[in-house]
Amino acid sequence: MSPLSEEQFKQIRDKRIEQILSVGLKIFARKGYIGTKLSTIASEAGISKGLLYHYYKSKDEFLETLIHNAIHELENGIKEMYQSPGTPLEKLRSMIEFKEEDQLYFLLTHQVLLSDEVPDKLKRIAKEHFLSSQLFDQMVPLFKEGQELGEFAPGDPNKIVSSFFTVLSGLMALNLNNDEEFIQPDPNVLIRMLTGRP
Amino acid sequence: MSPLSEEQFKQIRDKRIEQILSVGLKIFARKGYIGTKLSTIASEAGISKGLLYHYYKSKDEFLETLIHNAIHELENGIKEMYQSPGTPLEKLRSMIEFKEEDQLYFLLTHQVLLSDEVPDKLKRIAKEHFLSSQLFDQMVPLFKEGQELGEFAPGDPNKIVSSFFTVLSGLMALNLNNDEEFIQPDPNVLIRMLTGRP
Amino acid sequence: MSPLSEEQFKQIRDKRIEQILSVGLKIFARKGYIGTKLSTIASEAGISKGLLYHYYKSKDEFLETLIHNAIHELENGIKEMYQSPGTPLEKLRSMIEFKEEDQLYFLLTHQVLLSDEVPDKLKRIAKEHFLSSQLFDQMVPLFKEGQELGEFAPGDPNKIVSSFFTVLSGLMALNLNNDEEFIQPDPNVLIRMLTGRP
Amino acid sequence: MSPLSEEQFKQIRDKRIEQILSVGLKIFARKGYIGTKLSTIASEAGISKGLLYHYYKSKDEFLETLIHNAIHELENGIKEMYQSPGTPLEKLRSMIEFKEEDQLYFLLTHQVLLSDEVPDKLKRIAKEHFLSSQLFDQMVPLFKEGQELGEFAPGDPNKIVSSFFTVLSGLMALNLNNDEEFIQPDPNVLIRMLTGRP
DNA sequence: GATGAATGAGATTTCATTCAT
DNA sequence: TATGAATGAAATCTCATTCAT
Repeated sequence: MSPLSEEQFKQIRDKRIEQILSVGLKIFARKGYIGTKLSTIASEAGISKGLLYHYYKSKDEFLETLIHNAIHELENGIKEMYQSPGTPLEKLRSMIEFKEEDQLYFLLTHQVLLSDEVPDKLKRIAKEHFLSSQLFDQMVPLFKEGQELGEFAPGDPNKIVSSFFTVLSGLMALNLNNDEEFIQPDPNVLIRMLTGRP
Repeated sequence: MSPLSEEQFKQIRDKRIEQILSVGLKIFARKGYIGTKLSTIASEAGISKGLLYHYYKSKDEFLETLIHNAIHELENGIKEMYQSPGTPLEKLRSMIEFKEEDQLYFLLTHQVLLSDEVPDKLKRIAKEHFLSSQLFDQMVPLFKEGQELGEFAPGDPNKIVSSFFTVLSGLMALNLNNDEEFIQPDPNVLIRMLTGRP
Repeated sequence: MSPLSEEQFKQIRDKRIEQILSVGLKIFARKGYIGTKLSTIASEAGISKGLLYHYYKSKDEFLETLIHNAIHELENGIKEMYQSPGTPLEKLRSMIEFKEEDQLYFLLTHQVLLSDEVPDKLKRIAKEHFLSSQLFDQMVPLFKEGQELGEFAPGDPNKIVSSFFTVLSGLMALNLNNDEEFIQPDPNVLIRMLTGRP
Repeated sequence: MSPLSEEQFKQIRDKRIEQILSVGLKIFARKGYIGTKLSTIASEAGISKGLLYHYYKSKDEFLETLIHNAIHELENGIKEMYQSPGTPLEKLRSMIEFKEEDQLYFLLTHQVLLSDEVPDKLKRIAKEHFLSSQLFDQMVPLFKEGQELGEFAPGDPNKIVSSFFTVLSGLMALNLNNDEEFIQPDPNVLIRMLTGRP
């Protein structure tokens, strides 16, 4: 019966924000920047538009937060991958089996970095985050190690990482779009692309 | 003095339509359905919005025409590829080196089929065109042949075609987005994916 | 084989103008001022928009011509009615059996005079034509005569003419709209209204 | 400080909607479907276009609501008329003296059902509402009763109701259009039409 | 914090009108 | 005279954002 403590308020608030961001991620990743309406996010999250604007000054600021989180989570994902036991190939396999939220983060990042419909300002911010996160560069040693072990095919590791990201993004996009009329591609193609083995 | 003949009108019209469609293709393929403003197309094509509506009843009808053309052109592209000399692998290489317009057609088709921001009606139409075009099915024999010749890695040919399209689309999207800060992926990964050879 | 003479040109021209006006009348009377597109008139008349604008400077000028003709034709109709044999009641009956074109003229006039969607300028012009035509005033003596003969019910003849026009217009509008689901009203109600007899 | 309660929001909304519908009714009834600009409604109601679209998805949906209300109100009007004391003739007289809002509802209904400028979809909806409302059929018994009492002239009651509606609509339209230069018709003509008496 | 009413800028669409040939 | 290409103003509609309570 006693009023909620400050701490409890904070918890409620944090939980709600987490909920909003989760819904936002799902929608932005699927529908793209312009296709996403804040009103949709609000109603899917079960709150009012007003409250959304109470937490975030604008659509762009909201997306910026998502981008920030996305890159942060992907960094963590890569760290975990590194720390997991196994050969480089086994480590990479685990990325393909990302849980859904991480797939969405990955898609969001890829989309913001590449899609022409995102405002330049956000693309620039995303690029800075991305570059400073060294998300890309951190992958390179893994590939080198794999090449040294003979697990991976030879070639410029930078280009291979770039290709890996591109293909991974394509696969994840198709994964979301679960249309029965289209045949789902085989994730093993990605592995084959890396290993150069049937 | 004398009025324009029907033939002359047709020429003017055909030229304009070609011009508008070419601009539209470029913009739709890059910016997606919602990201594409008809005013942008009009001004890029150096005409008024009104004229666009003189030729096409709506944004959707315009995109429908583009989709139709896209699938038609891609069908032709595949036919040409089949008729070109060389092994299946050599034939497929030529698809990777599509000229820019064909790349745009490819991207447009992939995007319309898969992106959530395209109106359902158009997606349905695109799907029908795509399925009836047998764009997909026509590729399968080529892969089978390649597998028999030992050029390609084994595996369900349907899944391989699907993967091939996905990856090709990803590569083409990156190709357009010629951002110097990002390393361009290596088109050979696609070949490696197919052949299972380094 | 010899070129058409000036006279023949004039005939072609006149015939075409008559055709255009006839189509325009039909459409304006049915669809109203804003509902009528010049492009519709042109295509229904089998000519180009350009030619329509060659004959008439604007939509309003075109309608003005129609109004002018309408009132002229209605004047003639009333004259004919006067000159036809029979009692005042029998004369009025003939108005109810107007041929279709006259019904359209009647509707057009009524609509332009009363509908709010017609530009003020045109309404003013129509009103002037209408008042100077004495279309209204010419009817009054007929009603007076009918009242004297005991054929018509008593009452202010001006108000009766006004009612007569209103009801006639309503009947004609329903006449055009030949919708099977609605019961067509009985033209005899109009007569009964005038005569005060069952 | 404290947020508005659901109840308060409902009040604001209801008030606004009532206001918008009232303005809309006035304008649609006078100017017809195409003649009515949403910007006019908005500015007459003292609100922004945006707010109109906040409450109604489209011009058509807005008109649909009006039609729905119109038929509902007219049904009530007819019920009241039935329950009012007096002979059938006296009851009908009360319809002629409808208050302004009901006149507008009557005109709106008549117009939507008959005018060619209203989109077919809306006409169909209006027709369904109208037929299922039995607005028409409910009048018939009254006329029969009047005929039995000798108050009304003989004739097919269906056709008489139809005529009654037509003439009533014409009278109401003229009533709105309060143009001093035109003589207003006499509502008694309508009564005379029914009774067949001077 | 929380709501949804309200706005306004900008996108899509329509159509009377002009114009080159 | 005759065409339909082309324009631009104005209408419908969408949605990010603000605001009173």
